[in-house]
Amino acid sequence: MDNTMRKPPRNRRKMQSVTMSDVAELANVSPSTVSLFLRKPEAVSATASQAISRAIDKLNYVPNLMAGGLAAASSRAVSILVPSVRNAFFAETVSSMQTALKKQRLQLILGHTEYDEQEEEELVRMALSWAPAAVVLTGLSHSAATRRLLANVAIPVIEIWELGGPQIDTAIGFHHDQVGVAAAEHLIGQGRRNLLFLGARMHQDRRAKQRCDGFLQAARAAGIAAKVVEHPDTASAEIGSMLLSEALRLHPDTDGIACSNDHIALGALFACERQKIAVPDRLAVVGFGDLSFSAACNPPLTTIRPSGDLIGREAARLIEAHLHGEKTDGPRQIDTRFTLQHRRSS
Amino acid sequence: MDNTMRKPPRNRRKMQSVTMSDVAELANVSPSTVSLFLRKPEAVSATASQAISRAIDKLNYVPNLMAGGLAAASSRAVSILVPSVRNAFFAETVSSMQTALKKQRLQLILGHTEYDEQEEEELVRMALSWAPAAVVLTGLSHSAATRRLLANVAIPVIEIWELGGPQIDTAIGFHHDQVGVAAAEHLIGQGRRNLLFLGARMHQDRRAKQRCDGFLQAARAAGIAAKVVEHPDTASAEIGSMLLSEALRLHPDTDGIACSNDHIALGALFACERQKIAVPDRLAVVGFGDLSFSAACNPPLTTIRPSGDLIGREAARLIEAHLHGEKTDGPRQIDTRFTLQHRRSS
DNA sequence: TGGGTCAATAATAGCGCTACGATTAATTTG
DNA sequence: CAAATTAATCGTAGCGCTATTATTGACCCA
Repeated sequence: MDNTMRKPPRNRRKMQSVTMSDVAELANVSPSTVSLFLRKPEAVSATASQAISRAIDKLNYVPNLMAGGLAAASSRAVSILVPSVRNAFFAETVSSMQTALKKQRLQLILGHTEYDEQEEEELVRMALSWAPAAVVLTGLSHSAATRRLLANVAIPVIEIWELGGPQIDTAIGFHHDQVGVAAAEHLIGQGRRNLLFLGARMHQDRRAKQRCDGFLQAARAAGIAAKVVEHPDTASAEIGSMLLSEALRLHPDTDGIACSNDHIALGALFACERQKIAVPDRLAVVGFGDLSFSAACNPPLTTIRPSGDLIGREAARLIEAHLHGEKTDGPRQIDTRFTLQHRRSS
Repeated sequence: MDNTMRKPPRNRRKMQSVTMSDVAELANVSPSTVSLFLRKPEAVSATASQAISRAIDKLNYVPNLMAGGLAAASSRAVSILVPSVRNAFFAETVSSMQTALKKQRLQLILGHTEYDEQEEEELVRMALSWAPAAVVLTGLSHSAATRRLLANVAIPVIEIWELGGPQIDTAIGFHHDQVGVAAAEHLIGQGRRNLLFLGARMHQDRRAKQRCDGFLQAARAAGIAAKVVEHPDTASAEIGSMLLSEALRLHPDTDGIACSNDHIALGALFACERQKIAVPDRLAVVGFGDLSFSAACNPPLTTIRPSGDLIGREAARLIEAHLHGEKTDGPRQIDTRFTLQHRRSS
């Protein structure tokens, strides 16, 4: 008996059922070749390719992205941080982005900032620990620490849904103040002179505030002192109804209103109907968002339609380009614009 | 000069700026202790803890979750697959789940199946390659391969938003046919006898179909042959309006309708208003979803409210429990119920 | 006072994969 | 026909971390 150098029992580790080596063994090639096949199939001979894919099928092999990401120092994840996916605007962007990224086999890691910069900072930290292929944030306003965290990363940092402020890397969106301007100019063009803005949650939602500011400014430029009536909570039809009633109580001669979004506008229309206020004869209403109900309501709502899914697609396109090694030449800005849908409410 | 054994220059690798070893060095402890501190702070002495957290702050250290996940054979990611986050129901669940999981420092990886089992299968495969802490799917109907992929994983597999079929592991949701039953019984209780169901996308949305079926069955049980009018596209107010017009053309004596969801119901209300059909006097309307506008419209909509955010919270709770080592004793089922909100439309 | 216990820390051995250079085989060309 | 090129494949050395075992020192009590 050789009790010389008796080794203690090896310590056990957790493991994955089927690894790349298993595939390699079954396919009679080296693990390197399997890896190469998975990453650049065109660099592997037809015979080897065939053997490998057969082995993969047979073993039901699922590659371990953690191991791959660790070795390659970057993962196939894209982190996207939005205020909330409950908000139809961001849901649209997230959805279109996920669809576009799927083709690149990139996965979306989702985070909700709830309009809180502190929360966002924490989420950015968590996001970065995945070594993502890109980070997507909402808006241009972030904490100093967030900015610092993202300043020197080698991956694309994309800020969406806002344009017109200092940006970290690339921004994709539009100018919200211009939305307000467009709404005001439209109402003025329709002959309205007593303008009012109905806003929700504007202390938190910077972009709603910008739309409001643009509206006021354009009115002022036309010699009109537009009013504002607002509510601190999240936009909803219910709040829209309340706001409209309050607005008409405070400013009974109002003849044109713009709303921070279509939920508010819808609520305003409901209130008008209940109070027998003729829209648009007595009061013109303009919304923002062109949500699913906006063309169907009574009367159909004039609204400004942002391009939420274009934003997502453009972001995905940029990320893809970066992945394929295209140069990102300094801070870029993509204006996805918006369009005014003129319907019968104005 | 020792030119014996001249080594070729080591090949360079990509890297992370600050690693755990850097922290350990600065804090004058071993990397093991830093790792321990990060995972079980209570097992590390106060002095060491202090030194380590100081070092982490100073270096702005962000742990690499890929490395951690690889070593631990499981990641801090939870994969959630829903038809689409554009759908307010799933947005709600995703949102509440993300909020709950955030406390456990778990991240959500999102995928959209678009009601396609093949797509779902591919997404499950991608999801598993992250070695997630749990997988959440929508509904109980999946491809055979999906089922096979998930059958033997050691993590929780949670199916949400549907109950009443064969489940993989745990299901959290409610019985959609019971929703249909509740709607029918409510309308019958209100004295309606000429019932009709307005449905959208029912060939793809199994759960909408189940609600419809439950409705028809309950009507039949009461001796009523309820009608169905449907549209293949995604539910929207516009389609709701169209469907209502068509329904009344085909079945002019209808006096009670249930809708596959509140978008459809809202559109139906809009159409009624335009066509001067008195709701509820001439026609009672019941929706499903209790969406943000449902209490505010004219008349306020009677609807069945599912518990989308409870589903998300329960799922998060289960995942958390599993993470803390609690036993999952066989297939489980959590019925989150629904409630009928009786408002003036019926 | 000496073994036993416990708390705190450290050393070790991978997790599964990719990147890089090295090797071999196949093909071209002066 | 040898040298040079190209195509295909392989071997090696980690990526940054965790889990496990080993080690250290402090404290206890008979």
